[in-house]
Amino acid sequence: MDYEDVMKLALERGFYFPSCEIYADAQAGFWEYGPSGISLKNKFLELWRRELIRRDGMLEIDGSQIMSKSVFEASGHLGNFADPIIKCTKCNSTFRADRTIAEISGIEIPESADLIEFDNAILQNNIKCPKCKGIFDNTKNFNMMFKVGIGPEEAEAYLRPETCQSIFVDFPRLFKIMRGKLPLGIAQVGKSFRNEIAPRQSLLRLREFYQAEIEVFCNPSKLDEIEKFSEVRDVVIRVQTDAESVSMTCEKAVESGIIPNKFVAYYLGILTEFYEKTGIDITKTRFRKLGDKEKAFYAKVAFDFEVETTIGWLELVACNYRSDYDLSNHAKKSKEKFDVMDNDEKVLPHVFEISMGIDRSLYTILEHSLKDDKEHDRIVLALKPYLSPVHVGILSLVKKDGLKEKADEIYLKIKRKCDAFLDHSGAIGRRYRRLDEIGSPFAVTVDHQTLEDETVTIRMRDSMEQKRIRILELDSMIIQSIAFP
RNA sequence: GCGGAGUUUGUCUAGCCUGGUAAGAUGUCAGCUUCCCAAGCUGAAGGUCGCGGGUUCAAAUCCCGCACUCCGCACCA
Repeated sequence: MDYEDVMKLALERGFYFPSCEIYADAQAGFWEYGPSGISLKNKFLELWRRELIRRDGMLEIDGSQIMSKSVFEASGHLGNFADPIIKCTKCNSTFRADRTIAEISGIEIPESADLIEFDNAILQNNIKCPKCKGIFDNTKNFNMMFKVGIGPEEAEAYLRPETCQSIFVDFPRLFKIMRGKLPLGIAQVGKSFRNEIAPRQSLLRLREFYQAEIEVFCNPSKLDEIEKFSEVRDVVIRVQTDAESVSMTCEKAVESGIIPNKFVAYYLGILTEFYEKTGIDITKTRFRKLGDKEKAFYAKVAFDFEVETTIGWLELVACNYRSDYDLSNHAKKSKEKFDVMDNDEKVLPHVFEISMGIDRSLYTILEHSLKDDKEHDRIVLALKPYLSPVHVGILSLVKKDGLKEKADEIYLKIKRKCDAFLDHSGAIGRRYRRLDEIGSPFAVTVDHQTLEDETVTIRMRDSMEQKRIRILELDSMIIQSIAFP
């Protein structure tokens, strides 16, 4: 099933839809999660916590979305996050100044240079618009951060463009009070904000989006001394360094030098194990090693975890080795001490980052799970049971003869133990189809035999098979089946 | 931001060329029927025709502007 099919399901079944849609001045790049979407998202994050945070013994925090100017001066976002852009006065096309100048004249000017340098280069080399040969206006900075004014004086502050800056600025306190030891992972789930020029494709490029970020602080001289590596030694990952991606175990990847050390390989390994459990088709994923031009300004080594969808390869997670870039810059600007003791050694920790796009991950789970079952004329969202927005539908075969009341009674008992959905109205087949579309793995039906012997039928979403079980066994059977792996 | 194509009820589509006050399917709800996979019957609700302006006696329809969605380019820290 493709993007259009997922979009239709999202709109019809309440996974997600455009923000402020009843108003004409609604802005692009903002979407809301509906009841089914939020239920899926919550379960996805629970899995993330189990497979990464708790598994590795990380700390989780929840930081502010608005952060002070100093944070982004230190992080480099105020300087580097801005792109120098030039606009043609004739056709209004916009280009990156540094790239356009380099393409036409071969002159390389760093993107962080003074704006006047770009203007001079354009003037001296007679650079014109590549499209229409028009004249360029003066170079301007386009910063992708949203500026906000705080208090009556409207003091300058910004909506964070990535969640991780909280983790860096909180690091000294957290390390002390949580009795930190390297390596230490600190994680955060939350919203980030970027003023994209052209948001598009619903959840795939948003101006306000969810990230789940993990920053692992480590001693840079001990990157191959990680005991936990044995847990992932045999986990197969797919890595792309050149044109083709190759599958190999984490151990092989380190031995061959494709992954620089055991420390990075360990985290790529547990990330892969996590994504396997989301139901994403892991054979359609790869870790792509980024070249120098593609990497973020703070990254020394970077792997993007990408997944193949019907609209192409999609970046789900950025794995960046940020070295001591962030901590040293915050230390310099704030005068706070960021170095810590690792046994007897005083070190300024390095950081390896696993920065996950939640919205894109949820889209991919939906796309990879959505099946068109032509044989039975139905659409099935074959989600893992532990991720399904609804775990079980409780249905009465017909409304009369006390079957409705019996179904009500069962629903009442089970609804606090799992996500149950009660439905009495319409043909039974129609109700099964509706549950199939939101991915409910089970449907329990109360029929006339129920009144005689206290049994119900339980229908499996994927096979459509039905079994008769005792009501007494229902709770434990369902709770067992929807448990996280 | 540039170029192209679109926008009619929850969803899909007709109507637009040739202006006369919105139609169908599906879905939803209620009732009847029905002992298990979108059946049938009866009834109901649901539309600022993306937004704003113009032309006209009259605009979903013609004209202008804008927004949003999708595709391509550029961008994606």
